[in-house]
Order: sequence, then C-alpha cells, then structure tokens
Amino acid sequence: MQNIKENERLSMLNHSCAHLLAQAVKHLYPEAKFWVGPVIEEGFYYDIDLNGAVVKEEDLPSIEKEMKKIAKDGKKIIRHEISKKEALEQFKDDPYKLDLIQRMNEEETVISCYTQGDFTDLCRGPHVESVKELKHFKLLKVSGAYWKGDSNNKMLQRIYGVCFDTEEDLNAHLAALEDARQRDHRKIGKEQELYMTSDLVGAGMPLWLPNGAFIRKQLENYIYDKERKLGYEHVYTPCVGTVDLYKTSGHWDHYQENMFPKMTVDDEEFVLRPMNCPHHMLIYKNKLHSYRDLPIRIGEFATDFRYEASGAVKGLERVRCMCQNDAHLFVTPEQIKDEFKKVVRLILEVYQDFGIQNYKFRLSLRDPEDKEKYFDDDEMWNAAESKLREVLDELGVEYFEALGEAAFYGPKLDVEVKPAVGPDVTLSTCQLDFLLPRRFDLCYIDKDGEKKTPVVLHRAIFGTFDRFTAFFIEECKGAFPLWLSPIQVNIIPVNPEVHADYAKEVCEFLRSNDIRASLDDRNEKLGYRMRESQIKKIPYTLILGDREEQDHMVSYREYHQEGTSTLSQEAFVNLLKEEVKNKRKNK
RNA sequence: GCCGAUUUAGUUUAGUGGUAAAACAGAUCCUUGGUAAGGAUCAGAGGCAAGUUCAAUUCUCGCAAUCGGCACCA
Repeated sequence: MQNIKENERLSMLNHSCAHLLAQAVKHLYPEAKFWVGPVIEEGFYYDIDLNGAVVKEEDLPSIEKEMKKIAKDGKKIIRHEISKKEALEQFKDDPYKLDLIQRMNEEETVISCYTQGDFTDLCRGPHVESVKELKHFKLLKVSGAYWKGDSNNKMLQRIYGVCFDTEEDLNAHLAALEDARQRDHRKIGKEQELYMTSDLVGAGMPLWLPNGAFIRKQLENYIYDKERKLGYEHVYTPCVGTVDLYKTSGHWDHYQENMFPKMTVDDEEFVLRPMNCPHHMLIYKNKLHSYRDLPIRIGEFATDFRYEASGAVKGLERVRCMCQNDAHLFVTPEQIKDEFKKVVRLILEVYQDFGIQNYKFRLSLRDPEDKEKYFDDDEMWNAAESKLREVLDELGVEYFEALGEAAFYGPKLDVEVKPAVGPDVTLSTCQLDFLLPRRFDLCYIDKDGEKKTPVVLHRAIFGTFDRFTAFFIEECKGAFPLWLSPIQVNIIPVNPEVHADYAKEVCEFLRSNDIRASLDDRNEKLGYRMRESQIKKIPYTLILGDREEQDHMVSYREYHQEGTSTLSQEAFVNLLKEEVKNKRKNK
C-alpha cells in the first residue's frame, strides 16, 4: 500500500482534498467549525466540531456527493498572506483557528490562507491549483477524536478519506485495504480455529484452540532453545504478587489504574501481576552474587494480566491476559553495551528466521519535560540513552528516536510493526533500567570487595506470544511455514477403499519420522478433498493411487502451487526435514 | 474509558411487529473417484435483561461483547 505522506504529489492532493471535505461539510452543516486536516500515511482526515451534530458512516455518501459537486465547479485554490493581526481579526469567531494562530511562532509574522470559492482555511499549503484536480477520492471512515489528542478535551468528529490522481490508483488502494482485511488475524484465527473468545470468560481473554496452541508451543520451544544457548536460565513464578511488591518496584504508583483490582486473601492484598520484573528481582536477590556471576539472565514465559481499556482490546494483539517472552539480565555497568548488543542480535536473528522484514527499530527516550513519569536524574538518563544509541550505531542498525516513549525506569529499544488493521504495535523490546535494582536494593560484590548495584536489562524478543502470533498470522496470511504448521502433510488416497492400506502405510511412515500427517480417507470426491486441503493451507498434500502404490512412491502438491511431483517416501521425508531445518520463509 | 456502528444456526449472510430464509460446515444414504465444491434426506439460530404492545428477533432503554477510530499501552 502506498504511503501517501511520503509522496509529494499525493500528499498535496490529499491535503487539498481535506479542504474540499471541509468545504462540503460546511455546506451541509453550516454550524461546523474546523480544527486540523492533515495528510497521513493512509490519506487524510479532518477534525470537525459539528456543534453537537454527529456524522455517521451512512452520511459519507452525501458528503462525497457535495465534494464532487464543488470539485466539478472547478474553482481555483488561491493563496493569500495576511499578518497575524489580520488573521486574529478575520478568524475572531473561530476559537479553533484562534488557538492555532496564537500558538504560531513569534517570528511567523505572515500567515497564509487558502480560498476556494466560498471557503477559506488557514493553511501552510501547498495545494493543487484548482479543486477540479480532485476527482478520484473516497471517504473511508468516521470517528470521534479528542481535540488536540487529549482525552480531557471535547471530542470532535474525524472524517477519513483518501485521494489519487487516477481511478485505477484509487481502486488499487481500496483493493489493498480489502486485502489487509482478508489477512486480519481475527478472521484467520477463526477460520483456522487458532483461538476463540467467549463472553463468559471475558473481553481480552482469548482461549487458544489446539491449532493455535500447537503453533504457540513451537514458538516457545524455538525461543527457549535459543535462550538456553545464550546462557538464560528459566524460572517459574506465581502470576500474583502483593500490593507491597509493586509499591516497592514503583509500578503501583505508575500503573495502579491499569491493574486488575486488588483482592484480599486473609490479611494480605494481592493483584494479578501485570509484569514480572519484581519477581525476577527477588530471584536475583535470593543469594549474594559476585561480579564473576554476572551477567545473570533470568527468563520466563510468564502470564500477566493488564486491565486494558475496553476500547483497546483486539484479537490476540491487545489482550488482558497475555504470556510474555520475558527475561531480565542482571549486569555490571561495563557489561551493558555487550549484553544489549547480544539482545539486538537475537532480535535480528529471530526476525530473519521468521522472514519478517517490515519492522522498525524505535529508540524510546524520555521526555525531559515530563518530570512526573520519569525519575529525575539527568545524568543517568543521558548516559543510558547514549549507551543504547552507541550500540545501535555500532551494529549499523537503522532506527528512529521517539521522545516520551521510554519506560518510567529507563530508555528502551522497541520493534514496531504494522498490523493488517489498526495502528502500529510493539513486538520486541529491550529496556535499560538503573532504577529497579536500587529500589529492590540489589547488589553484587565487585573485584574490590565493595557492594555495587547491578543494572538490569528487561527484554522480550517475541514481546508476548499472543501478539507475536497475531502478527505472524497476518505476515504469512495463515499459510504457516512447515515447521509451524499443526498439520504438515495431508494424505488423500485417490480411492479411499482401494488405496486405504497404502495410504495408512505412508501415513505411519511419515509419523514415525516426526512428520505431522493427517489422512483424509472420507468418502468424498478427490477434487473435493483436494480443495479442502488447499483451503486449510496445509503445506503439502499427498495424492496416493495406483501409480504411487505400484512404485512405492508419493505424489505431492505444495500449498498454492500448480501440479505435483513424485518422490520415493524416503526422499519426500528428507525434503521435509530439510525444509524444517532451514525454517525457510513461508511462501 | 470516549465517539459511532454492529450482534440471527458451528461459520458467512438474508429477512420480518404475528417466533425466521439460505449457503458452507455436520449427520445419514446414494455416488467408487487422478488434482479447488457430485446428489438426496435430516438436524440446527435472533447476546443478556427490562419497557412499549393483544403480540417483540424486529421498536425503545440498560448491560455485555464485537467492529472502525480516539485516548491509553509498564
């Protein structure tokens, strides 16, 4: 899908289209007042105060119709410049424009406006020359949006749309949107019986069905092996903790509202744990450590509970009960860079194994202005942030920086990916923490015999198994690579009665070679069973008839490939084993 | 949580102020087959809780869940 914001022409076109939208809305809703109408990756939107009126999805066609009418009229879009004083006068009845004007820099003495027919909007531009260039657009959705993005403010109406130069481009874009909906993990999750939900269990509490559970178990085994080889030691800890535990860590002050309500058992207060750091801190503290013991790497596949806002819950991607691929690395200050580097390398390796290419590294820094969220120690923050930056530069990894995205205890590196539908999400994370070790009074005995405080790296490679699975379902569009497929081979005897024995023999041979095979000996036409095998996206389908039985061979067809090939049973098994070994990217 | 929409069979959808149509999936039977749907029969449904009404799946209110966004995301 085109990134409209990054294309100069499309960007201008869409911005002009936003003005056209505003003009049409003004015609239909004379009370309307306008906030901002920027270009975004997916097109444009405009935030509008309709003085209590509400635009619904069903109203969009009539707005589009008005837009077409205005566009056909073909008025020029004319730029004119006025002074700040004139602007304040001209927009004196429009609180939103006044707000914009007043927030402009002192140096900005000249303010530009754009006029098209009966509509003038404050705008930096640039725009297309005339509204008649705006022919191929579509309004896509409507929603509420808080003024200035602050939930304490009034909610405005936001209308989204997109505009192209040609009808073909517009249609291609709409087709791409539809394609994205087709690979939505919620749709595939249901079709392939990967997970389910139930009102009786609750929102954001997915139940993993056998197929999904199998895939998750494979992910667990995969990352467990990798972590063991890298010196991680895995633990099990309870999924509750006392309120005091989280008061000690500081999470209680920061995230109390986002934890499930506390419960009282005997005289103790507990919460379902929202994260595992405090438990792992205590495991570290269980004995006295020498500098020689570090780094100590405590890993856990840990179930956590977070009271996510009801409107945020989404499939497997944003849930209230999740399993983190968590670990805490306890290191000396000298080891920070090296350990951090190893984590980044592990992330790169894992993404390579899964064939994931569309991701971005985000260096999440504190917002120095935000003294409330972040503990106040400039020196520590600056040192931590520059250490992460140094490692990324040394590894030659591309990344972007984001202020105000750090955890309260330290900066972090996040991996951002784009789901089929909805805003970007974080998958992997690696966080640097100087704070929690202090709060838990952790120490190690250094060379000089002095007690020192270790530094902690919090990291999760898959993030949560839930979210990673959601993302990977969408990446592979439900066609899982061989090593992850719950069923790897589906066997279809041409005639279920005549070829039953041979089919069973092959099935047993495959299973004895650790290949997950199913046998479809139902009394259905070959074409019917073939179709079902393809719809289920099973990687290999075997067709066994007279020819195969005679020569003791198998004919196989790969998912989504035309035609078949024939091999001996042994050669086929070797082919599969090789493919699993390579964990090669899904087709 | 906020704005808006939605909720009918296992799934995907249709329709109605007088308790509901279909496709696929399922069961049974027929069909005995070479690469994406052979045929017949059967069984199966209006989220929960109120109100209006002679009568509510349909209208209204509340709750829940889901969907599109916003806000949030340790």
